[in-house]
Amino acid sequence: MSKLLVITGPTATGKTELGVRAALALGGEVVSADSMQIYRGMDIGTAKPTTDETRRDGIAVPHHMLDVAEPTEPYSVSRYVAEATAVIDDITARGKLPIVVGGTGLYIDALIAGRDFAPAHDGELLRELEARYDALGGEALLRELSAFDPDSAARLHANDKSRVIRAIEIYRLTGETMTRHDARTREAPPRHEAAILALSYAERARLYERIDARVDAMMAAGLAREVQTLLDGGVPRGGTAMQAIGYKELADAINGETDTDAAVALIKRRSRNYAKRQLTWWRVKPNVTWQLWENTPNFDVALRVLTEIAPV
RNA sequence: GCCUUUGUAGCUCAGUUGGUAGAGCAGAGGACUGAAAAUCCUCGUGUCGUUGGUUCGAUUCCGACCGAAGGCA
Repeated sequence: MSKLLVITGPTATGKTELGVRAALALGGEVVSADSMQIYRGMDIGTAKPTTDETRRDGIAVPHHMLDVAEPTEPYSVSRYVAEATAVIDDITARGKLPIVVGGTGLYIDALIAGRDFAPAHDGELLRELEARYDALGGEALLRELSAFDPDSAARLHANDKSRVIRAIEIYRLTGETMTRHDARTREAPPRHEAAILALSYAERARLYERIDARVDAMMAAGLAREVQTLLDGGVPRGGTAMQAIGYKELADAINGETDTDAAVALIKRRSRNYAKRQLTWWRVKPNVTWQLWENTPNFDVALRVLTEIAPV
């Protein structure tokens, strides 16, 4: 069980810079945990660390798990866990401290946990279940599910299409219910000993201001052009990469379905909504240390906290 | 200046043939294990512009006043 440090929290709270400083101070390397920064060509809208930002005082801090997939391909948690685990093992073997930096809570949890995933989607079965869901409705599928997995059926809401379908799919694919699978894999020991620092602002309004300002900065930096390039490159609008906030809205604008001003307003709103979900994810977890900024990030303070909680 | 329309939740608006009101969005809280920047759940009291009048009772009807939009001069 190797040791690692996690720096997380909602968007626009200073994770990137703190990660670089921590890596230099503690002899570490950064492992990104961001479901959209993994895609090549998606830089501005994902606030991907630039080469400028990854170096400090002339020293470059290695960053891993950036640009590891094409925006034309789907990506998933399980692939992230497999690839990031290999990276972390390598960093640890070289005697460095892996510092996981990112805002995708599921990826971080899954990375630390050490659980196995049920088999991947089967295209044909998935299409069949989706068609049934659309035709019969969620309640009907939930009743089907309750025949073999009543616990999952009770836990899930009929409107939560993807989870209802996934629960049925797991059973059909493996003969084991999602409930059984969850219980069994939960017993696996965690893969890593992690100290988690979550960043945010003391005032919610402050956080939202920073997010709005960041969206404006992204537009000024040419986000629309970046989206255009992706579309020109054949990135499908319904794909995983184009689910990213900032990209799907501008793709709609480029396509003439809305205007740019409306798209920008929507990007801001969704970024704020997303930040709130990120807060919820971490707030309910035990063993998370919070660093709340007043007006601007104070990296010296955060570094001190990190040093205290870092596993030795 | 006159005429018309309008003033209800942070915003956009419903509505009450007179018994103090409800949607969407925003916002808040939560869920989450192969799409997660995704997906989903829960939460709606606000001087119904102000002020008089009619009425057992007015946000609803009538008058005046104030604000907004449009039109005529």
